[in-house]
Amino acid sequence: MQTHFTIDCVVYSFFEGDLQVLLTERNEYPYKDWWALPGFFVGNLEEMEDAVKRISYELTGLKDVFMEQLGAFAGVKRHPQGRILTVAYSTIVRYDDVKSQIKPVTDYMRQAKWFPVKELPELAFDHKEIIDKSLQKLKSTVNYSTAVYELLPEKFTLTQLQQVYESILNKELDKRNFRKKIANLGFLKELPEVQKGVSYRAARLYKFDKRKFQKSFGVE
Amino acid sequence: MQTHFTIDCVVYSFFEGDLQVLLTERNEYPYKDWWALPGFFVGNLEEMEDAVKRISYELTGLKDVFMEQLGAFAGVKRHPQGRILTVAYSTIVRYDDVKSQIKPVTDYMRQAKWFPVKELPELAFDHKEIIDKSLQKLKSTVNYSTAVYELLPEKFTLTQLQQVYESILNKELDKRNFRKKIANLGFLKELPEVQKGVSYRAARLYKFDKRKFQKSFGVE
DNA sequence: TCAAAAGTGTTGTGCATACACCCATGC
DNA sequence: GCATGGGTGTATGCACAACACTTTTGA
Repeated sequence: MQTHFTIDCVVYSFFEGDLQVLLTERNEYPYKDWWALPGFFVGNLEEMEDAVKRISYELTGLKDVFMEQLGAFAGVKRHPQGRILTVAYSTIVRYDDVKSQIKPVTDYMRQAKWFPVKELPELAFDHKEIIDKSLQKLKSTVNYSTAVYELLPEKFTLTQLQQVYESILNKELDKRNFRKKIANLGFLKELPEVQKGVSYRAARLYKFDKRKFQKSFGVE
Repeated sequence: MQTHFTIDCVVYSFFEGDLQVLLTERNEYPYKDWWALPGFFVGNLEEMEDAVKRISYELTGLKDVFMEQLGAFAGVKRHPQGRILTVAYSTIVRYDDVKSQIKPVTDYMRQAKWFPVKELPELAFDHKEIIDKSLQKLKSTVNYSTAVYELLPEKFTLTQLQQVYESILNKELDKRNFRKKIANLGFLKELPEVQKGVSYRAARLYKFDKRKFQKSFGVE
């Protein structure tokens, strides 16, 4: 058989202390006026990875770094107009770089907006299920992937890093134990700089050292 | 766009001390005479999970137990006649139940045959890549899934269990440490029976206790 | 009695957890 | 000087790795 074939992106970012997901407000039937994952049809000769890049680029103006396929969703009833197979991917963009640039570029959607994963609106299609699965995967791989570092600016404090872990794992972590663990991993490079513009003791800044990461996990 | 849409199954079994994969010999172009994963087109109103069940049933006469989606493969060039999107699944059948029943049921393939994963022939399409990815996933989840027990007969010895682990992880394990670990997990029920028909000391038989497994990992 | 595999304990190491106080800074 | 978050150490338990010998059985 033949089927329509789309890509849906779970685009993550991190700001205001929360893990956030980018959603679009649909301007077309079905599910007109509902919030949905940004998704598009894939071009005839377009590789899926390129389609994901294109979609996050068109929506955010940025090149994505982290990209992971989540799986195919093809329930016969997932789309009211007949089966449409979608392949879900997750991507991550740095909020600092993208802040003021989020805007929809097609007529299919009215606006794009970040939502904290803790407070998602009701979603079109099976997109809630897709996000749940994506979060579950993110959670289970958080220790072995670069995702947390893609979510942070290039230079970050240990407290920021801990906040990212906490919002992905959805639980609080002990500060001392967390720092011990991170120090053990040895992926971070301590910078000779500290935070600026805070009205309390400025925190040390760190940088992710990708080479050391790859040494630990075997280059992939 | 629209695309053709198939399911490919990585069907595992375990015998002769090795993890084995079921392959079919193609009788049609493209890749006529090549070995390939058993795969079929999905029916218009057929759910993917049902298609997987149907395929493993048609090839082995058995109902599969373990089933896991691996992901979508949709490279523009993966099929010489234009893009065909395939969703790969892995399934497991018990060799004891299936031994003498493997036979192809369509004209598209000449025969079905088990191959040890250590000695695969050259494969059609991107099926090597699919198997590699599936093995990698099996490896990384072996401790948290029921897969190993689906690969064994209902009653099994600890040595058999260890062999399954070893062939999935592709490395040798220490007997004492392995047994300690398994005992700790607490999923196994010791039976009042021992092995029969061996010319050396008969080993104790065990059974997998699914309820205890689910208690440990939270029912899913 | 021999061959083959079954079965069994101890020790060291590293990692996760629990837990509370002083320090530096800007205002 | 005070409010705010930054930064630090120790003790315990558990999972994992290394390592070798005795026991049981059938032939």
